[in-house]
Amino acid sequence: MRDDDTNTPAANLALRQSANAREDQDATSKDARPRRKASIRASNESHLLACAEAVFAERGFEGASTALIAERAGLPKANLHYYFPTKLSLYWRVLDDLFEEWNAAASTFDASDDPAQAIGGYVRAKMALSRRRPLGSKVWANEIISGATHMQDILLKRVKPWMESRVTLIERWIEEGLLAPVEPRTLLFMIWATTQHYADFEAQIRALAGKRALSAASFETTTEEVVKMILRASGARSPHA
Amino acid sequence: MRDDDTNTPAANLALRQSANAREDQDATSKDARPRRKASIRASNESHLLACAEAVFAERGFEGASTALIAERAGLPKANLHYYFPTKLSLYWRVLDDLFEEWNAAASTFDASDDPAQAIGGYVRAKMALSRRRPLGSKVWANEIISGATHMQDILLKRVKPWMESRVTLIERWIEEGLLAPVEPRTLLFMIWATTQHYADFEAQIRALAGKRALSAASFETTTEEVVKMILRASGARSPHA
DNA sequence: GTCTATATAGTGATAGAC
DNA sequence: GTCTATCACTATATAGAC
Repeated sequence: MRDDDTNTPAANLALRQSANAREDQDATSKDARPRRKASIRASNESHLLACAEAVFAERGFEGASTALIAERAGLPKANLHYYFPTKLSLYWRVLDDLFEEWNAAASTFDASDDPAQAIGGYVRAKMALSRRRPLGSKVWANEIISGATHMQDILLKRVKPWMESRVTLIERWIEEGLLAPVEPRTLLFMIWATTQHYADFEAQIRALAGKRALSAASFETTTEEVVKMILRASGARSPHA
Repeated sequence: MRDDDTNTPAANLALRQSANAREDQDATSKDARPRRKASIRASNESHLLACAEAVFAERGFEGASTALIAERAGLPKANLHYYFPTKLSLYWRVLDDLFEEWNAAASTFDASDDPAQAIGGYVRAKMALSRRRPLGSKVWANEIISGATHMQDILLKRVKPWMESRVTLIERWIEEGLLAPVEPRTLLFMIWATTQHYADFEAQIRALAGKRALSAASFETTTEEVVKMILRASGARSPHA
C-alpha cells in the first residue's frame, strides 16, 4: 500500500493527508466515526511500515532511528511510538509482512509438475519480487547478515518446512530423471542468491552495469537469462520429451 | 592476522598482551624502541581492524559503535580514536582490506584460457574466500545494501574495469563456441551471488540446513556442487574436446 | 488521535594527566 | 602510547497538554 511514496517527508505528508481527507468524505453516517478512526490508524500504520522498511533497508535495525522513520513519514516521533510502542515491534511487523510476500512467491513453485515449469516459474516470481519490493529484500538480507536473531522463528517454523518438502520433491524429480543429480538445497540457495542479488546489490549493479541495466525492459531480458541459466544448472528436462 | 579471536574482550586482551610480550622479548637492541613501538601500533591496528570487521558485519556502519569495537578489542575507546581518528576512517580501512582480498580472488579468473578451468577456479576461490572470511563478505554486502556510498570509488575505478575486461573475454569464449550464449554480466552476478551467499546468509543456512552443512567436509562438497552447476549454467566446453 | 517537552542512556570524539 | 573524564549531540521512549 503506497509503497512508492517513501522519499521526501513533505510529499509523504501531503499524500497522507489527502488520503485521510478522501476517507473523511465517506464518513457521513453515524457509525462513521469509528470507521474513520480505524482508517486513520490503518493508513498511518501502513505508511509508517513502508517508511520503516526503507530506513531499515538502508541502515539495518541498529542503524535505523525511530526519529528518521517518523520524519520520512511526515509524523512526529511520538506519533510513531503511539502506533508501535517500541522500535522492535515496528521491525517485527515489517519482517512479518515480508514473510507473507516470500510465502506468496514460494507457492508458485508448486504451480506445475514439470520441473522446468516449476523452477522457471519460481525464478520469475522471485525476480519479480526483487523488482517490485527491493527494500523488503534488503531488510531480510540485513536481518540474516546480522545473525537472524529476530527471524529464528520464521526460519525454523515456516521457511524450513517449506524447504524440506521442496527438497523431497526435487529428489523425486531427480529419481525420475527429470533433473540432473543436484544437491536440492544447493539449487534452492542458488536460486535465492541469484534472484535476490538483483534487489540487494542494486547499488553495485547500477555502478557496474549502468542504470539502464535496471530498466524495465532490461530487467525482463535479465529475468529470462537467469531462468535459462538456472534451468541449465539444474539440468531440467521436460517430462513428456 | 589473528582474525579468529574476535569474540570475548577478555580473551582478546589476553591474546593481544601476550602478542605484545612476545614482541617485547625481541626488543633488546638499541634500535629496538622504535621497532617495538611500530609493532605495538601494527598489532593494535590490525587487532582493531579485525574486531571492527566483526562489528560492522553484525550491525552495519551506522549501527556499529566505536565503543563496542573498542570493548571487543579489549581497549579503551580513546585508544581506538588514537589509531583511527574517526569511525569512517576505520571503516574505510576495513573496506580497503576487503577489496585487496576480492582482487586476489579475481586474479584466479585469468589462471587458464580454458573457460571451464577459469570459471571453475574462480568459483572455488570465491567459495574459499566466503569460507575463510565470512565477516568481510558481510561488511561488503552491508555496504552495498546501504547504497554503496562509501564504495563508489572502488566499484567504479577498480571493480568495473575488471568486470569490463572479463566481459570481453567471456564474449570471445562465446564466439569461439566454448560457452553458451550467456549475458556475461548475468553470469558474473550469478557467480558472485551464489558464492557470497554462503558467507552472507550463513545464519539462514545454519537454520535451514543445520550446522553440519557448514562443516569443512560438507563445504568442500558444496563447493564442487556449485562449480558443477555454474559450469552447466554457462555451458562451458573444453577447448580441446 | 496529535504533538511539545523531556527523562535517561548512549553516541562520536577530545582533553589532558600519566 | 594509555586511559579517565568529559563534551556536545543523538538515541529510544514517555508524560501530559491539547
